Order: sequence, then structure tokens, then C-alpha cells
Amino acid sequence: MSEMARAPTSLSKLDRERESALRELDPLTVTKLWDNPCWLSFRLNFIAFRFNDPVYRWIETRYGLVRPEFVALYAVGLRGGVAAKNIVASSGLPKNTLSRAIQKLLQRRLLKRETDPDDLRSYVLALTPAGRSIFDETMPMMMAQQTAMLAVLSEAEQKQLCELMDKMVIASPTWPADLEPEGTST
Amino acid sequence: MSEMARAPTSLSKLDRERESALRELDPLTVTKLWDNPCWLSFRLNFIAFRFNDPVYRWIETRYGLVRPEFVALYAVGLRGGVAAKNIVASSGLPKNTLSRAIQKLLQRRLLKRETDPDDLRSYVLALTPAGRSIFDETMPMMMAQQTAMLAVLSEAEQKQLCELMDKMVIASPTWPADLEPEGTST
DNA sequence: CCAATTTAGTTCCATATGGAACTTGACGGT
DNA sequence: ACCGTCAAGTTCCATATGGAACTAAATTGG
Repeated sequence: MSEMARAPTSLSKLDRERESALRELDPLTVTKLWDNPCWLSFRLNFIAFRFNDPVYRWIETRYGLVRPEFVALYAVGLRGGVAAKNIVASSGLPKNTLSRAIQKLLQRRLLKRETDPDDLRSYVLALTPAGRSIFDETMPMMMAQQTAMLAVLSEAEQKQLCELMDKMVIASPTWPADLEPEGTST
Repeated sequence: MSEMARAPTSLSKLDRERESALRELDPLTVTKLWDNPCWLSFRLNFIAFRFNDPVYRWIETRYGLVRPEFVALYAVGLRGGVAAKNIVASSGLPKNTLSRAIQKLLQRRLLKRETDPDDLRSYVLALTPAGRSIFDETMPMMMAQQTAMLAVLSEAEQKQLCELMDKMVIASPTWPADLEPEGTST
């Protein structure tokens, strides 16, 4: 299992890079990434963190938007006409947190909403021009970060990664979302 | 960019699975995953969330350990003799949060520590037998979740994924950790 | 070998967070 | 049409969180 991590990539250039990376990273980080049977979650979380952390800090500094606020703004930017429930379902954030985030965005006139004629409990959300311009300014920064992170992979490898993650995401409805508290059948 | 997501996998079985997955997922989730120039971060966060959420809920229900507490316990379980600073560096959690988490674990006798003779400010952490048994009980559950999530990929694909993430992680020290507040040179 | 600076870990405190209860509207069965 | 159940979004409140200041030890450098 952890041997799988020590891929027989056998490129001396990579080995040199590996050595220098190991020097840069905390020894515990090295253990978590390369000597951990649960490599998948730790690599996922590591890479995701290295994307999220600078990106959200930049957004907060520049626009004063905290993470749930930007999550909502970005979601509406990607797909206008959604409701809060969709943002909840797609983000994993609790619905009260998103309710507050949306209130803040409404106050700041970055978002507008009107009641959904098909469901009077629900609101249809849209970006205002001010909200749209934040979305538009943020996107290139996020793309630049993504490009930087993928730069070590060749075009073909990037495509592979994309496809492998695609397969996993497609299969995701079959994954257990609730783990049994204890062996149920013993 | 988002075309890359629509991989020409051309397997009718996959297409059927795709359709059923698209029906299960919220429409906004579908947009975020497949019609989003920033596919990398959203897929990473999505997959990571689908691992973390059930796993940490299980741990909290079963042991009353919240996330930073388990992060600390798991870290020490993987590599005894570390200090709080290593857990901070490897997890991205703030150091006061980890300080509290470690206090709680010490109170509950899941962790023990002694001052590092080489640096009197620092403590060397180790699991108690009680802490070790939580670690040992948790590992199979995490491995089962990982296996379930990887099940859609063949052995070769799992190896590919592992290697691609390996490359990225190795390259991570070169990624920008702080984004410029604005174009600096224009 | 003594200031000046950095680092490990803790404490303080204002704020963010998220579970649970609540309000209002939808929906299914009779 | 009516009632019980469920769903969207909000509010309440206890608690978790994380920035900043703090203590004590290490390191740097003059």
C-alpha cells in the first residue's frame, strides 16, 4: 500500500526533485504523504489545501469576503438561477452558514434574489454587476494557481488526472456517506 | 479547459453510469464538477469532502474526538516522537487549535508527552495504549473508505493516480503560497 | 557573552460556526 | 378540502475557531 507511493518512476531528475522536496517539507508531512496507508485522503487534502489556502486568503484580503460568502458568489456566478439549497448540496456547508453568507452578499449588493414563482419558500439568486466583476476578477487568479499546480504534469498526464478524477466523481454516489457505528452483522 | 473534463472515454457503460450519477447529483454540483474552468480544485475538494465527512463523523460519534483532536492523534500514531509544531506544519491548522486539541488528548490520557531535552520549549509526543487502540481501530475504517472510493479504478489506474498525485506533491514547494494582492509589475 | 530576534507553545477574546428549533410553504394521502 | 409530513430558509445559542498578544527558551550576531 505505501509501496505504491514509491512509484518506480526511475527518473533521476525526479529523484533530485524528490530529495529537495523532502528537505522542504516537514518530516511529519513526509510521513503523512509517503508512509501512510491512507495516501489518498492525505494527498487530496494536502493538494486541496495548497490551492484553497492562498486563494481564499487573496479573496478575503481583496474583497473582504470570507469562504462561505465566496462559495456562494462563485456558485451563482457559475450557474445563475440557483437557490440556496443547491449551494448547500454542492458545498457541504451547513445551511445556516450559507443563509448568513447570502444575507451578507445581498447587503453588499453583490447578489440579488427574487422569490421563485414555482416554490414560494425558495429564492432564485443572481449576481449583480458588482458581484459579476468580482467573479470575473477572481477567475484568472484561480486559473493561474491551477496552472501552476498542474505545471509539473505533461499535457497527457493532466488529461489522465482529469479523467481519473472524473471516473471517481461519477462513481461517488456509490460511496458510503454514513459509516456504520459498529460491525452490524457480527 | 472544461472540454478536458468531457473525456472521450467512449465507453457506453461509463455513459450510463454518468447519466445516473448526473441524476443523483445536484445540478449545481454537476456544473461545478463538469462545467467549471477550475475543475481541479472542485474535484479535489469534492472527493476529499466525501472522504472526510463520513470518516470524521464516525470518529466523533464513536470516540468523541473532534477533527483537530483526531488529526493530532493520527499524526502521532503515524510517527511517534513528533512535536506540536510538526502537526501544525503538516495539517495547516492554527497552532492554538492544535494546542487545545493536544491538551484534550493529554487529559483523556490518549497522548503523553515529555519535554524535549534538545529544546526545552518543545514536547515530544507519544500515544498511550488507549490512544494506540483508537488509532488501530480507526485505520481499517479509513482504509475501507479509501478502497470503496478507489474501487471504480483498475489497479493500473489506481497506480497512475497515485503517481500523478505523487508528482504534484513533490512539486508543491514550487507552488505560490502567497498570491500577490495585485499585479505587481504592470 | 550579552542584546535582539526568532520560535514552541499557551492564553485571551472577539467572531465564526453549526446543531436544533422555528416559520412558512409544498406535497401526498384520504 | 384537510391533515400530517417534509422541505427552504432563518434565527437562537452554546461552542469552536483563529488572530494577536504573551511566556519562556533558543539562536543569531556583534
